[in-house]
Amino acid sequence: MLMKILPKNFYKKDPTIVAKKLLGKFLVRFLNSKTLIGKIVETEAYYSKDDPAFRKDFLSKIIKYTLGTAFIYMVHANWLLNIIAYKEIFGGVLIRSIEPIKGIEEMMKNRGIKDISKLTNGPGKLTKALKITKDLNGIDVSKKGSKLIICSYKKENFEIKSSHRIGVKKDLEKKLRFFIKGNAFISK
DNA sequence: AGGAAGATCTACT
DNA sequence: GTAGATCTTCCTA
Repeated sequence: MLMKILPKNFYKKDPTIVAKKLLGKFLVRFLNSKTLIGKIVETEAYYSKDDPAFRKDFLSKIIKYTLGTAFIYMVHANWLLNIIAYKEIFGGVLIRSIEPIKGIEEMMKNRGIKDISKLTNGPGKLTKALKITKDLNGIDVSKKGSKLIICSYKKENFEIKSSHRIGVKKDLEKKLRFFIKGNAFISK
């Protein structure tokens, strides 16, 4: 497969723009000798300012991260994967679900289930399937050689739908969740 | 020690 | 589809 790593300046934009542009891109995880790949099909944008869903105690942490690095944290017994993105306002993009492309059996093993439709259709599920934990916190997904990278593959045509974010107690008026219309691996 | 957190699973109507 | 229990780490005291 011919894939190109997304460069650092890909993330130097408003998180909403980055969230939309990440749809259809490939999340690649190098695990031991195996390569696990999933296509990003659902994302959410978060801001560190004027965003009620953003946890204030996170700011002191993520401010240390640079563009295009992974910010991973635990919520309700699940690791959630964010990519740092910002232009003027500091923010990030939460990867909510991916479509399994390669290494599917390995993902099933990591998840302990055989049903592919439930393998990676949720933020906590995909981290488990790809064995993403705190160990990878701060990893640079725009750098060659990282154990976790994000690539572009080929151009695809799809329609982007948006909605309010999921699970947040207080959301903004703006719709900050984006997903590929009709994809079977969207979380509920 | 206690509470909170951007979730998931299971078991129902 | 909704409802409720329970999952694990981190922060505050």
